[in-house]
Amino acid sequence: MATRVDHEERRTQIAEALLRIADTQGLQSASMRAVAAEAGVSLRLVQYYFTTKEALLLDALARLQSQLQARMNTWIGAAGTPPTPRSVVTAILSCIVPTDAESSRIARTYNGYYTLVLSDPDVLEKHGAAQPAILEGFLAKQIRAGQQAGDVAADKDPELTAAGLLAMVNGLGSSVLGGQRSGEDALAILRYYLETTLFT
Amino acid sequence: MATRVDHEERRTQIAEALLRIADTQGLQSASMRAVAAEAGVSLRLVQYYFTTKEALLLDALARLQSQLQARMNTWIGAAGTPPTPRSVVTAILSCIVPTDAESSRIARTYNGYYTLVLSDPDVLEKHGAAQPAILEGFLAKQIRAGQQAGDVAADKDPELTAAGLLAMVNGLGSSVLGGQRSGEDALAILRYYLETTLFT
DNA sequence: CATGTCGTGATACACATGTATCATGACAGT
DNA sequence: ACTGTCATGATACATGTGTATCACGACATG
Repeated sequence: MATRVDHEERRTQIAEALLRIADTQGLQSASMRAVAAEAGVSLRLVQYYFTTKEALLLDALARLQSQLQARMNTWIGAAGTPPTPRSVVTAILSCIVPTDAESSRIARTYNGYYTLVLSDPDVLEKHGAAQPAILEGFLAKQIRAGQQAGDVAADKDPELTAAGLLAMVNGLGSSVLGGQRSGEDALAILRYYLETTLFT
Repeated sequence: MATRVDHEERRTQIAEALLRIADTQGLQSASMRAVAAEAGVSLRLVQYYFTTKEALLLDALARLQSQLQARMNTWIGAAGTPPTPRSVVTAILSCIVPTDAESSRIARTYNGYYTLVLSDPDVLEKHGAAQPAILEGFLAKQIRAGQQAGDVAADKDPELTAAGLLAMVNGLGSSVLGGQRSGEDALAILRYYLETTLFT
């Protein structure tokens, strides 16, 4: 029954099953057995292709990061050609807010991983995890470019502003996931801030 | 061995043990047995005074909310006499950011409950949970008062501004707990926003 | 003094979890 | 054709979980 098989394909199938469970039932419900069932394979196969649960979680996290990266690139591209600093900043921040199914899924799942890291900080180290800092730096650079282009108020500190805005979209995302407000409301709050305090 | 006993005292002792575990090891580690051990009582007693784990969690959450409320009142009082809208707004937002042991504890534990609610939204309903909305309304009212006092730029929308700022301190708190930056850095970012975009 | 309720302990139950072990069929290389 | 590695299944094991049950001593109330 078992010929040679494409390992990467199987790993993708299983990791995607985990991400699907993390979206619909939360990351804490993603047990090895649940992932196996969702992927339509036996428990043994999940072990076979990932050995340990931690390995599976880390692999799925890497895929999640790729997906967010791809989403950001798409949104930046769709925000206008050629992209201006202003449109890029708006796109980056907007595409994080959970307004559609994909962003909700990503936000939910990231939150699960965040909780995981809080309870076991070692996981973070086994993973090139400086990602939020990188994003923050990129955003700061865009803000600085916006200042030179005259789109952004010149007296703003790019680093502090970038950090504050990213924290805000993070917090807005949490409030949406928690059911406190809709994604559209969150987006309106973000846009209001950008228009009244950042852009000229 | 067992005389009549003060139920409320025992319940406090046990609920505080849960909050202590939630702080040091995360809410997901607060099993009935762990709470019993931390409180120095037997597993049976935890069941006796709280019947079910959900009841224990809800009771501890109510206590946590009281503690945050008390902290806010203290900070508001310490921010200046008489309190001005400006000092109240600053105090409310600042006291949420995890800069000392108590705020870190509260932020960590609230985050645990947040995760809990995400995975099981029913718990939220068994609990008068409109608390974040109330806080937001109060903050908006203070901002409006600040506008009338001339402390706050008159063209700001109080509701949108309050929502954005609360989301930001939330996000800043997450980044501090996640080890991305220090509490002081987070506070500096908040203060920068208040000075440059809110207060006149 | 009797009796029933209160406070407490020990322990059992049923279940879920991550991981490990054993077995077995299929195919590749010699 | 033989042999060993690959892919897969079934199942076992140890542990942790929330909850339930049984037992028993202490005290208040009649």
